[in-house]
Amino acid sequence: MAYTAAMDVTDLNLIHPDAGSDAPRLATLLADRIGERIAMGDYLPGSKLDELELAEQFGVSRTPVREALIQLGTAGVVTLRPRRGAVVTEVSPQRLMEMFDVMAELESMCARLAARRSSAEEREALRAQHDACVEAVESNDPDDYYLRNERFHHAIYHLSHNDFLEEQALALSRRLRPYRRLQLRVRARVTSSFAEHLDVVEAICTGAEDLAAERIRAHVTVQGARFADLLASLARAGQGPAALG
Amino acid sequence: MAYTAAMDVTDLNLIHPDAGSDAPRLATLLADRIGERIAMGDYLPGSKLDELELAEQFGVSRTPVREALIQLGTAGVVTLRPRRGAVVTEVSPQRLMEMFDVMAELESMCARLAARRSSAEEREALRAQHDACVEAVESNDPDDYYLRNERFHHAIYHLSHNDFLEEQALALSRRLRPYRRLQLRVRARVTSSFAEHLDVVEAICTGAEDLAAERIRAHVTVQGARFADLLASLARAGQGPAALG
DNA sequence: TCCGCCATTCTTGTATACAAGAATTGCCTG
DNA sequence: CAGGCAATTCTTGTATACAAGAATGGCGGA
Repeated sequence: MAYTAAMDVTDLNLIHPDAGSDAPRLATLLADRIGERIAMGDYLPGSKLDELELAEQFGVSRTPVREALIQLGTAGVVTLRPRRGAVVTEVSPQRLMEMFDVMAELESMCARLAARRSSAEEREALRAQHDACVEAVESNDPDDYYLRNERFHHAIYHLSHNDFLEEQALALSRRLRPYRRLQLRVRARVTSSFAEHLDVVEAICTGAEDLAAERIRAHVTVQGARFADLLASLARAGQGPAALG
Repeated sequence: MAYTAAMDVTDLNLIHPDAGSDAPRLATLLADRIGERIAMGDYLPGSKLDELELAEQFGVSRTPVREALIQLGTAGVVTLRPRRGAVVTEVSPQRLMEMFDVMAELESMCARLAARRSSAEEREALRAQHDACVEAVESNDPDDYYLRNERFHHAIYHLSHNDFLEEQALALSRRLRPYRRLQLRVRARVTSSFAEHLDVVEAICTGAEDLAAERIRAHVTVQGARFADLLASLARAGQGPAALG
């Protein structure tokens, strides 16, 4: 799964066990679309995904829908309850923090390797990615900033020059996507995020691997006041406590 | 997926998207068994997994076999080539090293958290797990040692008290299982592995988190002479270069 | 003899059928 | 009126059927 600067953001949601995706199975296409709906909040955590209903919506039989749900289930996006159907996985605040901690560790590793391995051209490209965020910051558009921010983070994964690490980081990033977006809705978070990015860029570009690793870890980890912020965002987004499980 | 000391080793290969596994689907059981065969080297990397053949072997229809292969595919154990069948995922030496690097990072995080968070009883239990390996070392039985070694590593994941991290580490451990086994076949590796384990236990039990993290990282990472050893093991196990892809 | 093309066979992908377990509703009882 | 039991309905899990694409083998030509 090679990264390119022109890569469309919609690519980032893909669930692909397939090798060559020229003629993918219906199940894979469906997994992408259902996963997209979940990421966009169309299906809230805990809500049931009815096979027949989805089959009718997409105009296919139950078989590929089932296979799609199994893919999403193995990826952790939905939870398969044997003989009781699939539901969107509910993520407790506790678990969310755990996931962010692991994300921080992976990104930290990426940043360290990026500082150690990236070429001068790659570092310039990274700086360009960062600069591209400035517009979104000035217009204070969290959604636009989220997209550019995402590309920036993914660029760092890529600069690790460890393809497997990049894949793992992308996969986790995908699962955390809805929540990372929420985080940016907190007042002034966009501005502080942007400032933190700059520090990361500086560390990577000067080859300061320890610094780069620590800075991005601090940037990603949900700690202190940011935990309370996240809780508040979750409560608002879920329209009630049920969504938290 | 709660860990218990009495947990049977056969549990360690499970591919479980299911919530409660009291009445699992056939597909999940099949995924476990097929995954076990792959881990044990019954199916070599690159070899094809025929749906009908597997169905007949297990006395079921193609449907649950297909679903099992999809689960294994999403987990990365097999590669699904659309309309061309499933094959055991081929891992190049390059990629294998990348995977071990990520495994080292995750285990390092586990060990650090274990040193920080584990209780006195838990530390005692970990030491007991380590002591249990001594028999296998003395009899120099790599396969037996592998099993106890695996339990030891998984115990550390559990002591991290980060369930998500534990799951991720277990999943990657599963993918690396066949190769970790191979590594132990190298002369004297069992002995050195055991010695390294002891150092890790000491660090965790004294709460030396940095030391614990570094020691287990060094233990897991494939570096220096061990890379050549691994290459040699791969070549022998694969009965030729084709198995490496 | 070797390469390439076509027909055949086989395998996978999707749809449908059927069975078994879960959820629901209504009724009966306390 | 509430709680629990039972029959019904619905959903999932597995098996089978069918169609379309891939692999294979044989034939013909260079």
